[in-house]
Amino acid sequence: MDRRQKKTRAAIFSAFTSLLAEKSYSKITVQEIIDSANVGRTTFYAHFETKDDLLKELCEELVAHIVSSAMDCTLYSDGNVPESVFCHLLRHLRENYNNIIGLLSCESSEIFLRFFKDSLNGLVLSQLVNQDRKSHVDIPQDFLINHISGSFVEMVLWWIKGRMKQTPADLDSYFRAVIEPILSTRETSDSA
Amino acid sequence: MDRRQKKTRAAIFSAFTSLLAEKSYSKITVQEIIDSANVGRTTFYAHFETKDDLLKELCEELVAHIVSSAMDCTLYSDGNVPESVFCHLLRHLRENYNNIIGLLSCESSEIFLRFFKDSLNGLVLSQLVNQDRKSHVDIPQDFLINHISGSFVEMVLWWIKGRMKQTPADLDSYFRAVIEPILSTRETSDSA
DNA sequence: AATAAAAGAAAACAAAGTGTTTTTTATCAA
DNA sequence: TTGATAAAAAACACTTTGTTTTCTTTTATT
Repeated sequence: MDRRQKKTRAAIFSAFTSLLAEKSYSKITVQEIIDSANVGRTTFYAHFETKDDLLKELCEELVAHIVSSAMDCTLYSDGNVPESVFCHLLRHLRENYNNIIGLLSCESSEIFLRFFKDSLNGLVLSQLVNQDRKSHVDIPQDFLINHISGSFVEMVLWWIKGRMKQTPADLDSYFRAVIEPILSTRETSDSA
Repeated sequence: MDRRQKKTRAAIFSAFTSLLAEKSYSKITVQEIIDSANVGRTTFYAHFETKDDLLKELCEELVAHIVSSAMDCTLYSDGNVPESVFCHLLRHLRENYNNIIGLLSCESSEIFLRFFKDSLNGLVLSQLVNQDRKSHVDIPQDFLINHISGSFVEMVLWWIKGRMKQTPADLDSYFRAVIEPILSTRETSDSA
């Protein structure tokens, strides 16, 4: 890819991210983005079909970055429980806060977190399989996966809205406290 | 309120709801709403400041209806556990499906469910207090409340996206299975 | 350094949508 | 009936979008 293209793309992403920190997605215009990024109108539309497309690509890039890093970290997991992954995700979210502050502010966070949850489903599934958890007798596996990634995302939303007062480690321990009791209530056939 | 006003307001709500069943909120124009509702442009703006305002009012009306009905039902709760309330909410959601099908479809469901979650927080809090649950030693109460209403909302989202295959009773039992273990892990001082 | 190819800038454009104003007509409640 | 209120219709200024055209700059390659 051409240097100019990379520069333009980065400038647009950066401008967009800054704008998202100020106002909600729906109130941002393409004009504001290109003014802030210092690129021409034609240039913007050469890179992105629409504003929606820009948002989608930004979300995908960020989520891929965060989740893939968490995926890697599960490789090291020495038979340990999944808390490491969740803590890892939280730390990553906080570290990248400055980059993604916009997406994590007000209304717009919903959009990002929806992408995030979709990626999380895969991560949670692999965690469950990795740990060889017997699936709960009464609860369908897809319900369980949705419950775990769904409540993780809701926790992140709550965390952000509360201005991230808790540390990732605190949150991780709370989260484990509400999730592990369900996982340990497994089929009694092998624990008796 | 004038009969004409009531009629107009109802026509706009109805048209808007139908349109939401077809396409996402952001793609609906005021022109489409007034064409579908058979009201003049001026009339629309006499009733609602903007399209966002219309959405907000619709969400508020629906959520108030559903949640207040659940609030009432807790009055009868004869010392029983909160499952009755959640099951009640689920049944209500399904019964009103035809009225609110639009808000519960695709992207737009997010918007509705965010309103829903806010109202739910109050309901969950009153449930916890009602039941006189000792608060968990390790988990802050607001974390717990957010976890419960958050995962309820995520469950509803999952339910809707999966075309509501499960019965409210099924879902209620799954939900209790993932929530009650947390609540029963209460302060050991009074169970020992 | 010279050059062809690619990328970007600037300006103008049609089309669509928003929210307001003005005028006229219909409906309500008393 | 009558004054007051609500709604309709049409025109409006304005904003935003996405495209087109023309021209300039930057890049990689020779």
